[in-house]
Amino acid sequence: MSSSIGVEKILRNREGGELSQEERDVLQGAVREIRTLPAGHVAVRQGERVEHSTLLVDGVMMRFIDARDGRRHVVGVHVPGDFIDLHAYPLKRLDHSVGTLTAATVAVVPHSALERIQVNYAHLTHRLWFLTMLDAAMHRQWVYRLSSLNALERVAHFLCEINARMIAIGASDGRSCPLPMTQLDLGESCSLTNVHVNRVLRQLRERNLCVVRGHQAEILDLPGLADTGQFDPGYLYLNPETAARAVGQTRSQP
Amino acid sequence: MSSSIGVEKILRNREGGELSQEERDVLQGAVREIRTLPAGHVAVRQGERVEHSTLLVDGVMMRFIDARDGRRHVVGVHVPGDFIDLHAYPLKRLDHSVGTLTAATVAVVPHSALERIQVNYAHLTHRLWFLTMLDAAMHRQWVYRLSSLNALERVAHFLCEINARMIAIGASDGRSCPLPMTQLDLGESCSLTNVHVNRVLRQLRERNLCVVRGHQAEILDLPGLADTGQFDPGYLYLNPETAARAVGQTRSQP
DNA sequence: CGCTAGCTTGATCTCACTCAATAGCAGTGG
DNA sequence: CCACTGCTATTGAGTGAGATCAAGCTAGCG
Repeated sequence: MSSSIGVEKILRNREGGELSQEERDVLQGAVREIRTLPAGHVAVRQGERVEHSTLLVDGVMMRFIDARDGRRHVVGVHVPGDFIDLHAYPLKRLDHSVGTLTAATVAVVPHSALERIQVNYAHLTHRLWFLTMLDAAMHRQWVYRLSSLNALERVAHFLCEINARMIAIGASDGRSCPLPMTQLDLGESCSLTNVHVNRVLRQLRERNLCVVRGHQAEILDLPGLADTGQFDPGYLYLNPETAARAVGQTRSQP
Repeated sequence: MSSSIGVEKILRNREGGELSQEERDVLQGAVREIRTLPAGHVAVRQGERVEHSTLLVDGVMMRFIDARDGRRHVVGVHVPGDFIDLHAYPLKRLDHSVGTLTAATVAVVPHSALERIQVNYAHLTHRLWFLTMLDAAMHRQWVYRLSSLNALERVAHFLCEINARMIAIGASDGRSCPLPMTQLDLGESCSLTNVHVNRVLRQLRERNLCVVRGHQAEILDLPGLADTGQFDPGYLYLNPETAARAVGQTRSQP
């Protein structure tokens, strides 16, 4: 089996330290299968019972809830290293759907293997629990974002979050960040229409904060963008150095 | 020590079954201290490191995030039986504040005791993890509520959620539900101004769905209210009978 | 009895939505 | 090679839900 299945990105640059080599090996051993999914694919449908959880190795995925009027509302976005539906291990049934934005590679971990981990590896279990709590913290920030911020601020905040998470896994250098989603997807994530997302992106461009083009975000002024989005990366529980990079500071303030 | 410290309400009427008597005893034994808090008290401040978690025994509490403009945004509400900040056990530092709405009684559980539970009681640990995932599921629904629903629907949805959770712990009969919060608090929970909450409550009254008065919600038409709020209790992971009661059905549909 | 917190109602304003039209661009097939 | 199709991006004009501002009202309480 390959030694590089995405396990190495788990918890990278987070508070509380990295996993030990043994723990990574244990996780790796828990993987039953590697699967590739096409873009726009629904992996788990709302209400489904599942007996395994999915670790995202490559690509971008999201969680969404379908509204009565047929609209889709994104409640979370996932980047490589995220254990997307680890919460299905305690929950067993999902209250939302999970799908791909891009083509994706995932590692499938059966819950039976997680049970064995839970019995035998207390620290690893504690860190996996932490992982699921990271998602909850992001959910809370999304609630806050929707409650408190206007359209421009919301998009800025969203871009800062994605960029911070991409920095943590080494996929962004803080100036150029992958953003493999359409303006419609962006709207579904920030609760805006695609039309308004377009206007907001123009504003960000005009203010020399950020240029979104193709599937890439060019961040011209990260401190400015973070300020616009009132972005404080505390909720991502990054280690101090990474948190500083996430708001465009190379050195911490005195 | 008293045998009734709120432990008996934990996970009551949820999917996955009740805790065993032994598990309840173990949890009870983990309680270091019972504390009473006045209304309007901030128990944990955003960013604080904590070494213990808090089980709500009596009263109503909430989690909130302070915005730059000084406004407060509620990201979660808690009723007795909720292990409010159990997520602090893996996270150690909270990304939001926790406070009381009413006077409250809480049981304090040190993380060292939770560590012992995690090593020795796999099933109980799994259920505690489940408990934290319930909060995450509620967060997701709040994101959805803010994204998808208008003011009337949002308030209706919120009332249905509180009512369902009160039903689960035996504090509501489905027609009369405690709602110990002002219209301002309600607004901070649904992202509306107190003025608009007031107008919305009038509409609910005029439609004979619900009358909110004092610190009590009189629900006149629970199926109607649930329909208005597009409320589907699936995300609360209640057992089937309780879920049916939460939307005003005494019998399940064929 | 006066004070304060919470509730109620009215008038006006604004941000983001809706509807609509156009342009660009990739893929597909004749 | 071009016509055709479908998806994404862009811009304009009009609309509306909920915010804001302002003023009374009510009730509990020292």
